[in-house]
Amino acid sequence: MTAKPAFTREEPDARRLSLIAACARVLAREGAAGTSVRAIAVEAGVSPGLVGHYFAGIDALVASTYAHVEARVSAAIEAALDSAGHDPRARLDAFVTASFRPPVASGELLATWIAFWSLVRTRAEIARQHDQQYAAFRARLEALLADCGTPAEHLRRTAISITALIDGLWLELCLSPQTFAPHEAESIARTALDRLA
Amino acid sequence: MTAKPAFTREEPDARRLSLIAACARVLAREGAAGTSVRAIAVEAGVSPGLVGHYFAGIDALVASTYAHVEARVSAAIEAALDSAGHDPRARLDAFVTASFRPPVASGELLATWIAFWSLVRTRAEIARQHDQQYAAFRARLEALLADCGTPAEHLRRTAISITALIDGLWLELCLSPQTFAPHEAESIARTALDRLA
DNA sequence: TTGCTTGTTGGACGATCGTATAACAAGTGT
DNA sequence: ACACTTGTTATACGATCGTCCAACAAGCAA
Repeated sequence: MTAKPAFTREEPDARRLSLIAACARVLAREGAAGTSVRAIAVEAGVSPGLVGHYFAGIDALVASTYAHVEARVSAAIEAALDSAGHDPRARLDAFVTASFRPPVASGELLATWIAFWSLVRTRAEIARQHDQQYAAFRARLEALLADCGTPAEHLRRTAISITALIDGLWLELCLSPQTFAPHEAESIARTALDRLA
Repeated sequence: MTAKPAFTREEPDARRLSLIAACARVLAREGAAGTSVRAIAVEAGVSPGLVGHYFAGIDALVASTYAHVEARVSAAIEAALDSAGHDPRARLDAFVTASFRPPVASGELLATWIAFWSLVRTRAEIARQHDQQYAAFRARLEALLADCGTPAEHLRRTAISITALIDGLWLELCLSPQTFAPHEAESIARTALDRLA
């Protein structure tokens, strides 16, 4: 008779991912204030000590969670670009509208974003991470705009304004889903895009 | 010989304001994670118990701080409108640009905003407060747009997109002041406004 | 001066926090 | 079958959290 194992030993990367996923779920459910090492451990079904074994602290885990979620968002946008064909304007359109459909537009995602933002101003290395990811997003958008014929000297300013528009709409959509519906945000963004690009 | 008073008794409203101001300073300096009842009491120069005497809890204090800061922002914008004269387009311009000048554009303000946002999704009454203040901001903008001749059927959508643009620019400006300068944000917003309104 | 109201203090309380660590066990190589 | 590595557990620790409350004293009225 073989006793059932007290725990299963996971691949480090898999365990890290499951902790990140648990962190995102706790953030979404309890908010930033209720997100502790213990709550995350319970959510992931592991002991509290394991969190410290994989991450330097709660801030590092939140930063990793943000990076992971941001990667998923980028992947979703990239997938939307792929299915948009080769027309530059259609690709730009897909880039924008993807931000207002699942899995990008999601109140649960917002919790991770806000927890991350709350660390930006007091933690230098997290500020660096934010700058990098914002720069990457804008660079991607600038490339799409360039394909649409936006002159080089307007690239930077146009990309900043469209990024701001997306962020602002996405933020309000996730904060308060009843203010306007996802399809309305998408429609508004498309109209604004026509005039800005 | 009169001993110096152990404490001074303040008008309730004045004391409440000083606690709100202390809360905003702690949020700006320590971030949301480091903002506790005790830290706020030390910052305000009072005993910890006094915070509980004026506010039901930390969440209520953060909500009041947000409401107070938002009122200051509205007042600053209103002042900018007053000094813009009577031309409708100039007033709309003033409304937008005021968002990127002191005291509105400020990294310290952002800390209060983020702390408030982090409560929106888990606290029903705070969600209601957010909806009200967002609606008031948009209504103010809709009135200015109407004066500029924006047709009634486009009022809602135009106001939503301009609000999103302002929020997105303001957020990134406060999060990472080195990405673009305030005057650049202002200039970008003005250009975008020309095309959206 | 005396008494009353109440803003304010300061510490106690239990709960929960993040972190550190010794003991345990699962998986792997020998 | 055995030892070894190390992922994992469980617990303990001190610090800090939010809340509560009895005692104090400032200011006002009589």
